[in-house]
Amino acid sequence: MTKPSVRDRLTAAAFALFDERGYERTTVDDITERAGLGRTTFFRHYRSKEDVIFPDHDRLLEQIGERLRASSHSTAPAAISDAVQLALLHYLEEGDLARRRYAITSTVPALRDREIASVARYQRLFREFIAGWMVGAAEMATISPLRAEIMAAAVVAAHNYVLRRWLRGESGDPVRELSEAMQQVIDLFTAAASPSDATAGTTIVAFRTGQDIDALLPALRNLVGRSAE
Amino acid sequence: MTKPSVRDRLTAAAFALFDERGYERTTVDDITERAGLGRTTFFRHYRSKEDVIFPDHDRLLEQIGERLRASSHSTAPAAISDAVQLALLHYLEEGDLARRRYAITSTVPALRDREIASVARYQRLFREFIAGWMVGAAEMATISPLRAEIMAAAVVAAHNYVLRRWLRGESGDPVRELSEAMQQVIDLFTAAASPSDATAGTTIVAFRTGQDIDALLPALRNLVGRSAE
DNA sequence: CCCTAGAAGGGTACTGAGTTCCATTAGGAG
DNA sequence: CTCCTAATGGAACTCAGTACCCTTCTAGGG
Repeated sequence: MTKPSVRDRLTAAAFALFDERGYERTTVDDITERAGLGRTTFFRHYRSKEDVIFPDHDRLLEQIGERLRASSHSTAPAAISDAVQLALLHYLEEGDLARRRYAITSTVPALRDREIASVARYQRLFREFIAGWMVGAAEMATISPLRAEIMAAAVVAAHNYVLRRWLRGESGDPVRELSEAMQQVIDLFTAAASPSDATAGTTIVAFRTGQDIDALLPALRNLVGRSAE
Repeated sequence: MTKPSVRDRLTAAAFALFDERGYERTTVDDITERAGLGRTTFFRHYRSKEDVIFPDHDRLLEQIGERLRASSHSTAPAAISDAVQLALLHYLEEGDLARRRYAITSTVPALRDREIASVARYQRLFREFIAGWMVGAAEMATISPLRAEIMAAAVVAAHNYVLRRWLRGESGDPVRELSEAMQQVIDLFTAAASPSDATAGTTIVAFRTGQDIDALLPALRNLVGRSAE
């Protein structure tokens, strides 16, 4: 059993104290004292007290950026789903730690804000990727900046929805939920881009009738009226 | 000319100093000294140094909440557009002040994060409204939580896009741009909810032909292929 | 084996935000 | 005039974060 690293001793002490007294009632001095380390050491390993809770957020951000940049040659929706899944998996691997963090951030406004801010950074990555994407084989239009903005927002909203469900223990198979959610987002945008496109290809309805158009109208109305969700 | 209120003297001093030396190089003591007031007074009017820059954000948040709650009987998309416009108009009325704030928040990370956090609070309002909305005449399905999440994200993304354009001086008619952007968002979701619905009503294509279906296929393919954006 | 350079931890003192508590003053009601 | 209240001012405190310097341990070259 090797000695745990200084960094790990700090996080362990911090989380233990946060659980005991809450985040705000715990000072950095408390943490370093419990860890048996000096105050200076703390700030050498973490830029701030908040950083103990969000340890390698920066690294994840970079990974996602790389993933997006790397897969820009493949089809764009797949690249997005891929990168989003990378993010989700990161949290899943953290397991219990991610849930403890969630418990803390949920109750401390300052941390909540900080988390939101970092989500915005992910959103920015996606926005830039979407805005700059030269669409693949099927589509060919350049995405308008507004559309890219909206789509990026939708993507991270879907991710966060699934992630939060898992963090609250409401999801048994988050990876599957995420891919479904992402499919929903992609459908939303590809469907709107070319109205005759449906989920997995092209839907064509052809019919032939001898009836007069006026005679058909009631039936058509009925059809349209029932087509929700 | 009546004496400006204490609050206004503080904001004026603060913004002047932020312009001169930047936000981080200005201390609260600097501000109160310039305003000719005591330090305690500052914190009685503003919870924090950041609050000087975001003065009545809370009030706007409440207004939007009320607007949404009030108009929940009318058609939902209209209520959303209405509330979003309320937010935009709030900034437009601030005029130059809003732009100065933008200049400051753009360069100071801490303020940027704070702004993002308050945007998230708007998004939450919209999400709750959308999730709880019993759809009006046309649609009748209850919105899934995920869908509400995504839609709320799209709504505020559209708003922020237009707002930021205006703040940067890139938009001559932001109100118009906003309503167009909102229309785009609403189309996105209503179109996806009922595939045969188009922008402004119902699109029905009826045709009759004596040709064999195989003979039609090339023409149909051609049609679909050209239908981007 | 010694010497040295550099990395890693530790300590002290400072700045500045935000809080607490108490004193002061101004203005209005009685 | 007095009492009450609301608003301002001020002193002292806590704590996060920074700057600077010191100690220790270790690796590697001589």
